Amino acid sequence: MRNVPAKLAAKLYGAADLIADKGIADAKIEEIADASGVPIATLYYYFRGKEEILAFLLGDLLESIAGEVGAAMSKPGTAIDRLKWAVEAQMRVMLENPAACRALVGDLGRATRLPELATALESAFHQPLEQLLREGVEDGTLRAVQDPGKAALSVFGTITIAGLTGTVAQPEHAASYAQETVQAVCDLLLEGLRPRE
Amino acid sequence: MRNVPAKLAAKLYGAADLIADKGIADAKIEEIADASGVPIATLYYYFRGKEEILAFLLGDLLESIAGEVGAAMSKPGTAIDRLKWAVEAQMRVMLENPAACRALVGDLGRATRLPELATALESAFHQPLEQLLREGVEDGTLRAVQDPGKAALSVFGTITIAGLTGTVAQPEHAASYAQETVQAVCDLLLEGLRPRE
Amino acid sequence: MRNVPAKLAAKLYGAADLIADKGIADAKIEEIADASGVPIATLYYYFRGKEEILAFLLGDLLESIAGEVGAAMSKPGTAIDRLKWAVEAQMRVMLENPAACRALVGDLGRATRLPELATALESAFHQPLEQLLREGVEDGTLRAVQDPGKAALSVFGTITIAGLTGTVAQPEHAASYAQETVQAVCDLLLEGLRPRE
Amino acid sequence: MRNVPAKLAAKLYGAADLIADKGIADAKIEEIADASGVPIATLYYYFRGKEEILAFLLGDLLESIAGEVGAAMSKPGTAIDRLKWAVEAQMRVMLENPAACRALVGDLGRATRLPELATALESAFHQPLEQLLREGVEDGTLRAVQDPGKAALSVFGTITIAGLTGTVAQPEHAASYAQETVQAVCDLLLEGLRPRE
DNA sequence: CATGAATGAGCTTTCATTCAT
DNA sequence: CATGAATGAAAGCTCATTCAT
Repeated sequence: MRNVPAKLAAKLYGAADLIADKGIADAKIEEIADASGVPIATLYYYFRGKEEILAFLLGDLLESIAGEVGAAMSKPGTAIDRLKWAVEAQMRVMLENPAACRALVGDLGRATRLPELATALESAFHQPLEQLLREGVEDGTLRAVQDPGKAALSVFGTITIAGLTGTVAQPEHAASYAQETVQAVCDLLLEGLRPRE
Repeated sequence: MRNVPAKLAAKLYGAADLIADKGIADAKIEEIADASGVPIATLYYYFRGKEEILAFLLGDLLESIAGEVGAAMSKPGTAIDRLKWAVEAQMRVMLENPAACRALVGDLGRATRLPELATALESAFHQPLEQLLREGVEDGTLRAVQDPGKAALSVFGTITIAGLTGTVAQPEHAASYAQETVQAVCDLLLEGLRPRE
Repeated sequence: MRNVPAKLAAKLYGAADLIADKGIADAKIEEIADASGVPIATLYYYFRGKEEILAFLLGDLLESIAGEVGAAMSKPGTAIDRLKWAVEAQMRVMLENPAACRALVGDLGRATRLPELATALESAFHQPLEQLLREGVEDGTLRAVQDPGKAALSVFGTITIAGLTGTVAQPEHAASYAQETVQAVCDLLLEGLRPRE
Repeated sequence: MRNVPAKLAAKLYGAADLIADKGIADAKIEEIADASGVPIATLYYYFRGKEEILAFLLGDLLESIAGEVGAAMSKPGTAIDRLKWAVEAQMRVMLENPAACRALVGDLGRATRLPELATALESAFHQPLEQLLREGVEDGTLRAVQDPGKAALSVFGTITIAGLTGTVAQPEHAASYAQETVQAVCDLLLEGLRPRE
């Protein structure tokens, strides 16, 4: 993959929706060219093939999510606050990049085929999250769960499906949807479903 | 789509793994034929094309999940118990049908099949779950959350991603994985992350 | 080809239009089955294959044309009268069987592939016509042309294209069209285009 | 259909015989590729499918016939002379392009392409011919027939079937056949079959 | 005698990719 | 550096045909 000029990258986002809707396998290179306005041959000048285009788009997304989530988690504050901020950050990035986000989820189940994807997810989400859960126990703002790894996965799953549903369902009310959903998710994850006496 | 004989349906499951691994777009019809033992021409006698084969498999899966989850929720017991059973049921069915399940998630963000899929998911999971949350408030075993719809979605998302991760990661230790994960998920969802005094 | 029951033959005519429009190669056996109301497998019970169905329909048509034209030529009268009757007869049969007729012409150019067709045409039209031209010279009602074979062919061609145009263009005014066309054709063929002083 | 380069068009004529012999439906695309020396994928780069290839060849033929016939009719001379020249011209072009010509006739009765074909034929043959017949009346070299339209059609039919028969039957003696047939056809059409006293 | 179900064989078409310009 | 033109290599799909009932 050659160094992708910013102008080209910008055009490529125009094809993200297409790829998200049809999946990379069903999105024909000609369609990607049409949707992005970049000639086929030019795509091949910069990328090795279709897969690399997807990789570029997803990589971009993951980097930006990881960056934002990481930043949210690193801000000074109690673990519980930082968890909320992280949830907000992930939800925000997802709703800001609905297409790439859907493309990402579309390939979640095929993570086997995309080891890099699995690795990237691991370091972008799970590890920071797990770390945060541990820190929450230390500072006393979070409860000690038995299996922090699975808990981190659950938190990720909750936000991901909620975010995905948002990107699919209500593109126009993204802002309010995000806020409400973040609130509901945080409430559920923090307080649980069992009544507190 | 012609009426699919049971014998044929049974054979088709033999191709579910293939479809889940490669995605329907990358699974060649010849491979599906080989994996299932059904001649290509016979596949086309019963189905309009590759997509319809996937639709059939997914429809079948959703029905079976909905059935099991519904049964779990309908058993006599407190809402909190029935919620646990429902979580267990969904997890069990997912791990029993890992391939179809991964294919299903692969389609979650796709626009193509979204309408039907969304509807099917809605009635198979969200509605019963929401109903259950409400009943839990009545019988006092569950807390009243502000937005039961979003809570139901979150619960679904938690289990789904956890289940999906299980199907991808550890096909051989499915049983113990399921148990542990169900426990972790239930613990998280019921008790929440904030410490109880 | 088994002995074709009248009832089946009658149904088959329902597919003649289809065959005429698309040609036998493009008319799928399933379409022929649908158009005629005869199940595919039943067609194969009576015929060896698609080609034989076409052969049956064309054979039927040619027999009936040959019969009518032959009858017209055999009636007592001068050669010039019998020629007119023959022209009328061919035109009539063509307009009565427009579909089969178009199918026939559609395969005229591939007569090489259908030797029987060429032979049948030869004996149904050319030979009687040539004979008639000769008899006209004898009874003094027709002029002696240099090459009676080519003249016979020309007469056949004139009627055939005129008839074909009729079947294609104006199915509803067949009757009047036939009459006018027969008149015009006879006038042209008998009187020629050069002025008689 | 993309703009077809002359070089490609030239190669395509190499497949005309094949198409004429088997009909477009029976001519496999691979055979067309072999016969023309143009790779299959290249054919599909320029044409939408097999049918479009045929359409291109027929369109080309009709244009060339129309051009030659038009030129023959436009030469200075009496109407009767120009009619002879036109007959000669059509016969010549048909025998020069026997393959495309047979393909053309094979399509005469087909509904599929009829509208365009009918229109093309109308302007290429019928109209000029009808005009010629009228001019013949004016300059006194042709007789006034009652229905010039039908007469023009008849003339066209006579030449067409005669030409077609020639292309099918005797490809090797084309030259002499053409001469004899033109003579016979002109003789018949001009003098008629009824004896002149 | 008639037919629904099933399939082998092969076709058309697609599409990612290359390369001369 | 960017791209229109061209193509090799599959792949999806069709369809005539068969046969058990």
